[in-house]
Amino acid sequence: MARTRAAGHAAKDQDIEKSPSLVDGAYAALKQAILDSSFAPGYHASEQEIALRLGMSRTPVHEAVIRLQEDGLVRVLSRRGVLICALAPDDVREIYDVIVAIEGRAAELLADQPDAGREAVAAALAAETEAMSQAWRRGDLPAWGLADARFHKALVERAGNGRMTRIIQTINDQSHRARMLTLKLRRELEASVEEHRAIIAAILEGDPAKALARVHDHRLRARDELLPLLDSFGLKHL
Amino acid sequence: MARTRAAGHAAKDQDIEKSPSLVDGAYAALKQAILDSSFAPGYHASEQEIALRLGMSRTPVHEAVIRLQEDGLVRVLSRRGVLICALAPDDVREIYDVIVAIEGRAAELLADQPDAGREAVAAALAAETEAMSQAWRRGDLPAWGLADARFHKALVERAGNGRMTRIIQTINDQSHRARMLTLKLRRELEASVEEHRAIIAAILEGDPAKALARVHDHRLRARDELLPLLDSFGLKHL
DNA sequence: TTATGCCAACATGCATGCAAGTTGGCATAC
DNA sequence: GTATGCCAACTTGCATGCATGTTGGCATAA
Repeated sequence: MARTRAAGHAAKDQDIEKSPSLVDGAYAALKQAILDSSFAPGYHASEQEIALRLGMSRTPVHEAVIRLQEDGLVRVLSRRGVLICALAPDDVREIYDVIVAIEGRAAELLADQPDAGREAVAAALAAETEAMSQAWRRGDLPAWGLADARFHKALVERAGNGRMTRIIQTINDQSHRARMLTLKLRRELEASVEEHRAIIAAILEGDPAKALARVHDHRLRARDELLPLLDSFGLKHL
Repeated sequence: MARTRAAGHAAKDQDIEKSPSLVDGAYAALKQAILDSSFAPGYHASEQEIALRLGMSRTPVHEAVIRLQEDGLVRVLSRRGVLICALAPDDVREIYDVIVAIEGRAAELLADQPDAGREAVAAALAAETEAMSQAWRRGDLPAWGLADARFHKALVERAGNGRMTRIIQTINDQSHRARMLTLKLRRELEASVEEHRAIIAAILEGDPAKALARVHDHRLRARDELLPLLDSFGLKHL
C-alpha cells in the first residue's frame, strides 16, 4: 500500500510505473506477515527459509529484508539470520514523540490555509470522527480503530508533505502491533472523539497554535494512558 | 558516520559490532560522492559502472543503491540505471516542515527536563552558539556553518530520541547540497545567533511552549530567506 | 558431573551467468 | 529531408555457486 513509489521527490515529475518485481512482492508479503504477527517479534528466520516459502530465490528476499531493516521492522544479524524486531516501552515513547511532532506540524499547516481549504479538510476529518462516534455507539471496536486510523492518516496527508506522510507511515508500521493490542484495552474512546472534534474546530478557526496544542493534548493523553497499560501487562516488549 | 548501526530499537540492547561489509563501503562512498557533488544531481549512472569504479561486483552496489533510494538520495529506474535525485523548491519546503516539526518537539522535550538536565543542554548549545558568533566575527563562513550544524544536531540528539535523530540525519543528507550552496549567500548570520540564544533561554527557563515557538521562528525565518534566494537564482532544482 | 574444544550444518556475503526490458541509432522507405 | 522500424548494446532482475563466518552439539578429558 503506497509503498510502490520511490522515496523522495515532491510528486510532480511523471510517475513512471514500476513493474511489480519479486522484491516488491517479498517486501509486501513479509511486511504483512510481520504486521499481523505471522512472524512474531523475536522470531529468528533465515532468508533461505523465507525464500523457499515465497517460492523465489534468496536474492529478492535479501533485498526486501534490507528495506524492512531500513523501516525498523527487522534486524539483519550478519550470517545469523534476520530477527523480527520487538517493541520496547522506550520505543513506544519515541514513536509517540515523532507522531506528536509530525501531526502537530501538519495541524498547524492545515489551520494556516485559506478558508476553502480549511473547510474541506474539516469536513473530511469530521466525517471520520463521526464514523468513530457511530462505531463507538455500536460497540464496534474494529470499525472504531479503522476510522481513527483514517482520521490521523488524513490529518497528515492533507498537509501535502510527502516526507511527513512517509515518516508517519513508517512509524505506524512499527507501532502496528501495539495499536492492535491496545485497541481492546482502551477505555477512553469517547475522549478521543471529543479531542478530534477540538482539533477540527481549531483548524476550522484557522488557529495554527491552537490546532497544534489540541493535537499535542490528544496524542500525549493517549500515550499516557497506553504506557501504564503496557507496563501493567508486564510487557517488556511486544 | 553513524550509519553503521541498524535502524530501530532504542539503543540499550547490546551493540553487536557489524564487520564492515562491501555494501557498507559502497553505501558510504556513494553517499559521500553524492553529498559533495562528485555525482551531480540528474546524473545517470549505471550500477555496473559504479561497481567497476569501486572495485567490487554489482551485488553490493545494488544493495547500497537500495538503501540510498530509501534515503531519498537516488532513484532506481528499473533497467535504466540509477538517477541522482535533484532537489526542487517544493522539496525544500517539505524538508523545512519536517525540521520544524522534529526540532520543535525536541526543544519542548529539552525544556521539560529537570533543572540539571536543562542547564547541561543549555551549556552545550551555548558553546556552539558562541563558536558561531566568533566565526562570524572572524568572517569564517565554513566554521560558522559547522558550528550551526553542531548546534542543531545537539538540539535533537540531546532529546534522546533515536528515531527523531535518524529522521533529522536523513533530512540533513537530502538538503546537504542546498545548505552548502546557500551558506555563501546568507546575510542573516547574526540573526541566527540571536535566535539560537532565544532558544537556549527558553530551554533554560523550562518553558516548553516558548522553546517550541522560538525554534519555529528561527527555522521559518531561515526558510523564508532561503526560498526566494533559490528562486532568484533561477534554480528549478539542485 | 562439568568444562573444553572440535566440527558439521547452516547462514549470509559476494561474484557471476543468464534472461528480459529499454534505448538510441542506423538503415530503409517515402 | 523526414518518418518508420528494427536491432545491437546496455541495464537491471534474479538464480545460483562458492567463500567465509557462526553456532550448537557431541566427543573427550578432568
